[in-house]
Amino acid sequence: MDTEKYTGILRENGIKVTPQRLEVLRFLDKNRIHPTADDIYRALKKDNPSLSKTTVYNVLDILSKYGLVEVLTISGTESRYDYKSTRHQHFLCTSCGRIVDIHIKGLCMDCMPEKGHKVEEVHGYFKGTCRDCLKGVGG
Amino acid sequence: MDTEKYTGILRENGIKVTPQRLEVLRFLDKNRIHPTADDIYRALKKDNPSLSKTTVYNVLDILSKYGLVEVLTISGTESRYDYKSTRHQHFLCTSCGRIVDIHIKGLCMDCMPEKGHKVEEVHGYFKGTCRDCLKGVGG
DNA sequence: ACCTTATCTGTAATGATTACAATGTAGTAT
DNA sequence: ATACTACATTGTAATCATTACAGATAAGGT
Repeated sequence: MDTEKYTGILRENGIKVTPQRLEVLRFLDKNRIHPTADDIYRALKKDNPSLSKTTVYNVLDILSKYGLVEVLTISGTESRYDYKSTRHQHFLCTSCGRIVDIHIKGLCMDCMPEKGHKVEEVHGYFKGTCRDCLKGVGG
Repeated sequence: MDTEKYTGILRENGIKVTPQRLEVLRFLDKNRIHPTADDIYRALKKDNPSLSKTTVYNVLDILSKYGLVEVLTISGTESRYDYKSTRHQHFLCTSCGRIVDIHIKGLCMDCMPEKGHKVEEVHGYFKGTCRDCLKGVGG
């Protein structure tokens, strides 16, 4: 189940390999749905009933510290997590609550170092109504 | 104390005028520091000891619904509020925790309607180390 | 001044996240 | 293989922002 892939990613970053870390990383890679910590917890608990929610938070914390996952705070009430791959931006549908990926070419990041601040992360957050909700398909 | 200004703004938007709404709106206009709800509550409670924090939340809720204030979720743990004036972006210093305004000209917003989504809000969120912290001045 | 309706207040509940102490586990040296 | 050490995991309890709710209060129209 691709275990070598995720083992390699963790090792390359100097993160000790544990089954829980592998599972969280694999879940985020396979499910690009910007899940909450609780989403991840409930999904992984099916195959690992002894999993603790604290562990999920701990794992997400270390993965984000090493830049393997991105923490999204777009929705306000809870954090969402995203496997970090190619650069993309996020769009929150205020109707169905989903976050969808969008790709913007015009977003110029290199005009950044304004006023001497050192920019380490760039997030483009957009809100509105997604295509499906506009069509009346709903969430 | 500029009461007419804020009374006018509320009236123009069809929002019933109350002392609490005037105070919150005035505070946000005069203090462009992206305060939390609790910051606002503590500041206004000095002159109005009977103020309730629920009222602060209610007022912020209605002001944001009418587009008079912007809700920032950049810092994750708590919402921050910003008087809505000229378009600008936000930069969170991960060292001192402050949010500072930045102005980006290259940020192309009109290349937006991608894949049929209807974009209603655009937020540019940037993280890094602010000028003061880089200089060792600290927060 | 009265009435209706919306607002304000304070307390209690909720829900996400964090703190912490005890248990378990991986890797290493003996 | 055994013991050691350090770190990870677990579960419970605490924290903190936010929301729900019910009673008191105030605003605008008659």
